[in-house]
This record gives sequence, structure tokens and C-alpha cells, in this order.
Amino acid sequence: MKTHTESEENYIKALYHLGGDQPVSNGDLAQRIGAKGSSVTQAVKRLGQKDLVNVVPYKGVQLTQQGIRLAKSILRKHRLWETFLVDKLGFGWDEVHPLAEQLEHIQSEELVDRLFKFLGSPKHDPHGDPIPERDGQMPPVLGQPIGAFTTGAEIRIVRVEDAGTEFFDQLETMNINLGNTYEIRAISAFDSSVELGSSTGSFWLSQSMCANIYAIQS
Amino acid sequence: MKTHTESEENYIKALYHLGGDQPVSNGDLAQRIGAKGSSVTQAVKRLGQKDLVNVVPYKGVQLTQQGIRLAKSILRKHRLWETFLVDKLGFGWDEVHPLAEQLEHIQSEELVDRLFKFLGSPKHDPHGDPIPERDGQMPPVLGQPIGAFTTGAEIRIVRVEDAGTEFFDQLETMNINLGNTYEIRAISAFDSSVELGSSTGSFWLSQSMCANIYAIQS
DNA sequence: CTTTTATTTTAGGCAAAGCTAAAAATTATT
DNA sequence: AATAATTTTTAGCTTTGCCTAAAATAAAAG
Ligand SMILES: [Mn+2]
Ligand SMILES: [Mn+2]
Ligand SMILES: [Mn+2]
Ligand SMILES: [Mn+2]
Repeated sequence: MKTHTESEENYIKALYHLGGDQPVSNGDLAQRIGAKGSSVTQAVKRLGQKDLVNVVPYKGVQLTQQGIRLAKSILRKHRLWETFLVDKLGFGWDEVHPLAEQLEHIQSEELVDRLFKFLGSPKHDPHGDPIPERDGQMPPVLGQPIGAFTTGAEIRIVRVEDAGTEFFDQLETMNINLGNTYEIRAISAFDSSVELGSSTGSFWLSQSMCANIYAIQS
Repeated sequence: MKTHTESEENYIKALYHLGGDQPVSNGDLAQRIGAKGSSVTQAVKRLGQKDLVNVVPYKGVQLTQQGIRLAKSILRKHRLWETFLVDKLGFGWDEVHPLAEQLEHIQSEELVDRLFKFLGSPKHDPHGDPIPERDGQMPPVLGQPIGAFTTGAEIRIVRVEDAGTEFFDQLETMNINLGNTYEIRAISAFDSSVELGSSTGSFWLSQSMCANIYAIQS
């Protein structure tokens, strides 16, 4: 197991996010990384020499098996650290991402294993995203958008999209958290907003809020 | 509060370790960092431009007030993370230093504050070294070398020097830990080794072991 | 099937951080 | 005080990682 720079790891993670095992265009990667295309061309050339990606000039970049393995291990660390920050240190789920962006680059298998156990061997992070296992297996991606249910359904919130600070703020002010259960009271034929009900009352959720909140039938 | 590179922070920490607020020679710094003198000359020039150090060519480098503040904040993080790794994740005290060397560079005041509280506002790290306070104040440096006590004294181990893996291994096999209490049974006039006694028996400690173990009268 | 537009790569620069080898300054020794 | 030994600095090179501007290629439009 060689050791990689933070920049390299960020490229690998971006590639995994954008394409999984499929090719990704130079432009998309540049956008995601926040660098210019020319920098990306260079960077992926370096990654190619380390057999982390296959590069076809003008066509796209694709993670190798080795690259995918690395991507998952970084994602595992990212999501474990987010879990630590929320569960143990009491951070809000909107605050943890930038911190995990740093912590995910700490290198130590031993540390990851111990952290995992310390957190109670979690399968999902504070946003409900699956935490890759040691061996690279992925737990299920949970839930479907709230808008996909029908009136009368009893649902439990299991995942939220990372849709920016304002979205998380809105969740907070509406007191919506993972694990909350609601009944679908109504779905507006006009604007697709949804009325959720619980023991404490009911409220309406806009379509764009609903699109970023995932639930399962409970 | 600007943000610093890992390399910069390591230079600052090395300067604090070697000289505190006093000047440090290029050679000593190079040795500590593990780089060549020429690289160090360049590096401290950069630090000088950021007002973290004062450089007098051919004479030495000295931390500024700002540099000292930074050094302490890094040391605080280093020791808090070591405490976390030992107290919460169950690492051995010989394993944590290299990990803390990475974790100390994570930037977030909020994280440090929360970690500090989570750990129970500790004043000393797992080796007994003082953890700088938020404001830069230093808790006392505890204890004196075991060889400094006289026969009959009741002592409690409060600190150990970082004298390498073999030293820590020896501590482990002898089951010596912070907080342990002993009676000084004898001090050899021949080789300055010390006989320590407890309820479970007694044993001899070599002079070089004693020199790296610090205790207080209890 | 050209021509225009958009994307990607090349070429040339720059800063951080390291290296080696040579020059300069300091310190130690006759 | 002069010379020898040690330490420090300069000069010149390397790699990573990012930039801008220009050239090359691919994709879209006419
Ligand atoms: Mn995240
Ligand atoms: Mn990252
Ligand atoms: Mn340490
Ligand atoms: Mn460090």
C-alpha cells in the first residue's frame, strides 16, 4: 500500500463520485475539483502512471480496480469521521462535511478499524449515506424521495441529500431529523408539495425539499 | 488567522521544541526536521516573511510571539488527539505519536474545543505531558526522575519521556503505567538502579529506565 | 461536408519544498 | 594572527500542483 497525496486522493474521490467505474470527462472533473482543465490533464496523467486510472486522451478518465478500492477506502474514512463528529462530538450534520474532507486523508488502517468499532460498527453516516465496509462492500443506499410515496403511507426519514447549507438550515428549523416518522397526509396536485403528519401536528413540505429527503415505508 | 501548510507547522513545532522562545541553530533544526541545511535556510526565510520567526543569518532562528502562539496551538492539538487515541480508541501510548503527528494539522478551532470537552478537559496527555490551554497557558510539567527520590519515599508515576519504542515496550512488559504507585525500597550504590516495591512484589529498574520515568511523592 | 463552437491538450510560468555541490562565513586550532 | 574545520548560505535542479494563453482535436450547426 503506497501512500498518496491529498490532491491525488481528492481526484480519486471526485472520479468515484462522478462516474463510479465509468469514464469521466476532463471538464466534469475540473468542475468538481475546482481547478482548470489543464491542471486536471496533468493530474490524471500522474494518476495514470500509478495505475489508479486509465486515461484515453480527449475521451475521458476511468478508475482502475485499484483506484476504486482507494476511492472506497477514502469514502469509508470520510463517513466514519462524519459519524464521529456528529455522534460523539455533537456537531450538526451541516458542519461536518468540510471537517471530514480533512480527516479522510489521515493514513492508518488501524485507526479506521478502531474508530469503526468505537462508533458501534455503523452501516450509514449521519446523512444516511452508506459507509463502505473494510472489504469494499457497500451497504444498501436507503430510501426513496418523499414525493414518491402515496397518501396514507407511514414513512421514516433515512437519508438526506447534501444540498447545501440553506437546505440543512431548513431541515433544522423544521426539526426534521433522520429516524423521524410521519404519515403522508396529502400531496398537492398543484405544486407537488407534501403534507406530513405526526403526533405533534402536521406541516407542508415543498417539492424541492421533498426531492432531497429520502424515506422508507415503516 | 491565516492557514499554514503542514511543513510550516512542523518547522514551528520543531523550533518550539528545540528552543522555546530562544534562537535555534540551522543545524539543530535541520536535524530535528530531517532535512538538509539548505532546505531549512529556505524554509525559515518563508516563515520569516509570515512573521512567524525572526531570522539572523548565520546566527539562528527564533519564534516570534505569533510563532509561539501557533506552536502551542499545534501542541495542544497533538496532545489532545493522543489523549483521544489512548482514552477512547484504546491505542497503546507507544503507537499514538505518529498518528497525532498527522492529526495535529487538522484545522478547526471548533473541533479542538469540542474534542477537549469530550475528553473531559484534560490537563495532561497520556504520557503526562501538559496540554496547552486554549489561551496558551501551560499546565505544570509534572514530576521528577525516579532516581531523584530517596529510599522509603512513596511515589506515583505521572510522566514518561518519549524515549523510543524499545523504552515503551519495556514499560509495557514491566506493566508500568501512569498512576501506578510504588515505594522506593533501595537505590544501588553500584549502578544507580532503583528497587521499586508495591503490594504485588518488587523489582529493579535500571538507571536509564529511571531517568525517563517521572514521579511525584504521594 | 464544411464551418463554427466547445473541449482538451500543450507550452510556458510560478510557488512550495525538497535535494546536491560550491561558495562564504563563522568557529576552533595551532 | 593565520590556518583548518565546521556551519550556513547560494546556486542550480527536481517534483507536485496549480495557473494562463495558444494550439489541436472533437462535436455541433449550417
Ligand atoms: Mn460528507
Ligand atoms: Mn478531501
Ligand atoms: Mn507525541
Ligand atoms: Mn506534524
